[in-house]
Amino acid sequence: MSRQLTEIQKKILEHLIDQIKGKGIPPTLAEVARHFGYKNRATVQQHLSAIEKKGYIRKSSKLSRGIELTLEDKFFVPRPVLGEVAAGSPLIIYPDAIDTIDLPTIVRMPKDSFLLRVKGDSLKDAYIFSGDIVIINPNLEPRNGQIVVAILDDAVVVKRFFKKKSQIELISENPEYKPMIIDKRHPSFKLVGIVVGVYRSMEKRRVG
Amino acid sequence: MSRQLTEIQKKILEHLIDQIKGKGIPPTLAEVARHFGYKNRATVQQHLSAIEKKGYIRKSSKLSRGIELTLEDKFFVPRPVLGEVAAGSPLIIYPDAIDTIDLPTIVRMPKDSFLLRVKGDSLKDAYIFSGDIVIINPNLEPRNGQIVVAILDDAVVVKRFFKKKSQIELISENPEYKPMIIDKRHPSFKLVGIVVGVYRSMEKRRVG
DNA sequence: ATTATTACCATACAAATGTATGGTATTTAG
DNA sequence: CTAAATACCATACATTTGTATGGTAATAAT
Repeated sequence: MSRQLTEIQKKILEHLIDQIKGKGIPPTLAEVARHFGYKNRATVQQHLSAIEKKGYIRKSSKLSRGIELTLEDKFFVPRPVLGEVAAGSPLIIYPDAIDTIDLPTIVRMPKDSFLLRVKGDSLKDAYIFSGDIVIINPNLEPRNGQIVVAILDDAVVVKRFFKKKSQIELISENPEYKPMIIDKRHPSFKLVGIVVGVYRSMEKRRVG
Repeated sequence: MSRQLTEIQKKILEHLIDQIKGKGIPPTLAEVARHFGYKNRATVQQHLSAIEKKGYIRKSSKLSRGIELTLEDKFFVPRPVLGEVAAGSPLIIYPDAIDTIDLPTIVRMPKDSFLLRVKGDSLKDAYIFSGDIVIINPNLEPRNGQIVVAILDDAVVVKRFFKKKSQIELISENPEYKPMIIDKRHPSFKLVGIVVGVYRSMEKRRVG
């Protein structure tokens, strides 16, 4: 039995993963049909059977939204790491082939946030170490005191954010570095996002 | 309008959170009824209306499994912290009134794991600091090299685990502490669980 | 030429689901 | 005492959902 998915089956599977991993709940047949513009649930039904026969999903029969992914190996979900941060260096975003780490099922991303891997010891004063994964939310307004990732003159800064009248102060955890004070409309200042958390896997991983 | 939940409503809400955050998908009325031993969906239906009226959930009407939590302020979910670990001290498990932290939606617990807050600097050699949250999975067989939380002679140890023939070696990250070697059937040895991850919130929290 | 696979459609149906309504018993508040 | 809120039960019903069956058209395989 071939495990090879057809183009359409692949698209449907991707949509299932998107919904289950991203939105949190598996779609119904009708919802998938609507998403792909099918006039009929039966079409989806048949595609799902095909995908199931090829081993990519499992269906808890008769239960609504009973689609399970068989990909994930119970405790770890592959999540893309979009790039690397190292204070002082340019922000590296992997262009296409994204690196992935296995995040415990534990760690689920809200729709709009993403992961960056920390490189180097430049953040150790914030107790963030090389190899740690920082969770970045790009859609939140930074509040005073939050740690943000920003790009200033093509280099990454990871500092605590303080907004004053027309200026922004970026303060390092390490008191030896003095605060950076920049104008709100500084042309080369770009806020990447807010560091909402740090995650470190305790698994020993084959590190390149 | 009182936002105060009754005991039963609280239990149902907790079950909803457990299912949604832990299992990933919201339950149906029938499933909740079954879980609580109700003979009738309508009972659950009425409790959900009450809980919704008090503002804790939202229901996408007519949709199956359409229960959404409104608690989480979009990005944070309250999760119980079961206790505190500080290597060398007894394991403190908060008896009843559990402490809670706001975990980003990001951080979802697998069904059987729990959180402990690290106290003191005893784990700093493993780059785990006071205030960090460790994610413990009690249901995994420890593999060699994993960091485990265990209780030995009434004190907590947090060390790397290595199983030899009939002995267990517990090795500290800090090489100054020499390995503990104990018999597999040591009477006062109890494995609490495996540290599967560390999470640190970057929010400044009002710390007691 | 025939068969199998893929990709759709339509229709039908039982079971599951959310919702509505009415009822009873107990507790709480005025 | 009365009214309101709480915690259950039963029944009813329109939709939704998963599933089954049959059909059409296009393509690929034998």
